Amino acid sequence: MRLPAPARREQILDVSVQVFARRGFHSTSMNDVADAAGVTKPVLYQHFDSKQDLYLALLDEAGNRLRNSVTKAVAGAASGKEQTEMGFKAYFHWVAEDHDAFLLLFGSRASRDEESTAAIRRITAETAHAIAPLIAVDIDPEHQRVLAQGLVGLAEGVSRHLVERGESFDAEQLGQQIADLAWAGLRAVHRNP
Amino acid sequence: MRLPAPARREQILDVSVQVFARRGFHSTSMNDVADAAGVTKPVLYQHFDSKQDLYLALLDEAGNRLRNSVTKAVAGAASGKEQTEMGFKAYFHWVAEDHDAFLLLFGSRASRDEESTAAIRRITAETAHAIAPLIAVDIDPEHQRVLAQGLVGLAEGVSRHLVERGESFDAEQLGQQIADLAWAGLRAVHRNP
DNA sequence: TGGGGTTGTTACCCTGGGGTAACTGTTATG
DNA sequence: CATAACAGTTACCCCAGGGTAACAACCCCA
Repeated sequence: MRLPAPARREQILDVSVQVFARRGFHSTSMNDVADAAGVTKPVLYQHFDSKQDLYLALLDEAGNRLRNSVTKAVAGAASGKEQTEMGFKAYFHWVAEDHDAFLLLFGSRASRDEESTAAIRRITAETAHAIAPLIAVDIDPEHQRVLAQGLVGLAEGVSRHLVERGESFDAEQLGQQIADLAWAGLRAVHRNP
Repeated sequence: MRLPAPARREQILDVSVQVFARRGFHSTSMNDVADAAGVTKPVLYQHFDSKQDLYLALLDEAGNRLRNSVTKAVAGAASGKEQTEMGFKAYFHWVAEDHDAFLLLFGSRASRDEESTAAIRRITAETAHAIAPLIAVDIDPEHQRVLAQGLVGLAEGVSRHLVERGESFDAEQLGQQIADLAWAGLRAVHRNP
């Protein structure tokens, strides 16, 4: 089945995010990707320079979707407490919906050579950056960053636990609970500097 | 320089934990390990059946050290609050001291094929298990597990942030702060079931 | 001092898999 | 239709790197 170039490119991206998410970068050969796309290897190389290139494109797209949804959610809330809630809920909604993307970025099978690591780190850092304002201003900025990173890890840990076991969950409710935990925790840290 | 078998084995383990921690599983060849140990490849295969086998041995050792220190710390504390503090402090002490082991298990370059993933997951699960009792008993057990996993993720996220940037930190102080956050957070979750 | 066990080396095999050259259909347009 | 531009395939190259067979040095003990 023949496809025009841009459509094929999209299809390859769609298919390969699934394949890479499930089997990991190194266990997935370009032939695997090609097979999954119902096509042969050279076609892949018409659209992407290398395996790396394809993989990085995937990471980039996934990262954007994550960043967008969290940033948007936090921006649409007024109080710090509400921001926390909206942020976590958005995160868990993204995990629930963009399942494969989550595994690609944070699943235990994620690749992580020099470049991919950098890409993923950038995404985590951006997410942490979006969360940083939640944290009381009168704390040492470096320490703020550490806490933000911790909250991201919190959400990540919970998600990985659930996703890798294939358990479904209610993003709204889970987000509320984790946000409660985070918010109360942050206020406590604030009180004991 | 010749060594008796058990000593050589130890030396290989010592050296390879560093190499794997820095460059990751896939980017490290057995020749790299051999070079780092000042020896040639076949020697490695006298002590380990395969690359996998060596790597799993490393994961296992690292995991044991982590589990031991956390479990011991938690066991030596009375109140829930104190357990939380001791637990997190122990975790961060381990990170600070057993630097390479942390990267091996949780660094972004960790390998993660079928078996390694399982090994690492087991360790995380065990750590979460050690933490679970901290969480109020009147919560749905499944939910308890999720929270425990989240706390592990919290510590992991903070540590990764610090370690991968090569920043040094005061384990005692950091542990105290994160424990404050976690403890206050847990009590909040408890109040809103 | 010489032979058996032990430690180590050299030199190789061999497969997986990333990447490509050269060719074959297929669609659009004058 | 003819032909160019495009989509796709077959068949291959090639090498990194895991793993091993065969050989060499060394050490200990009778």
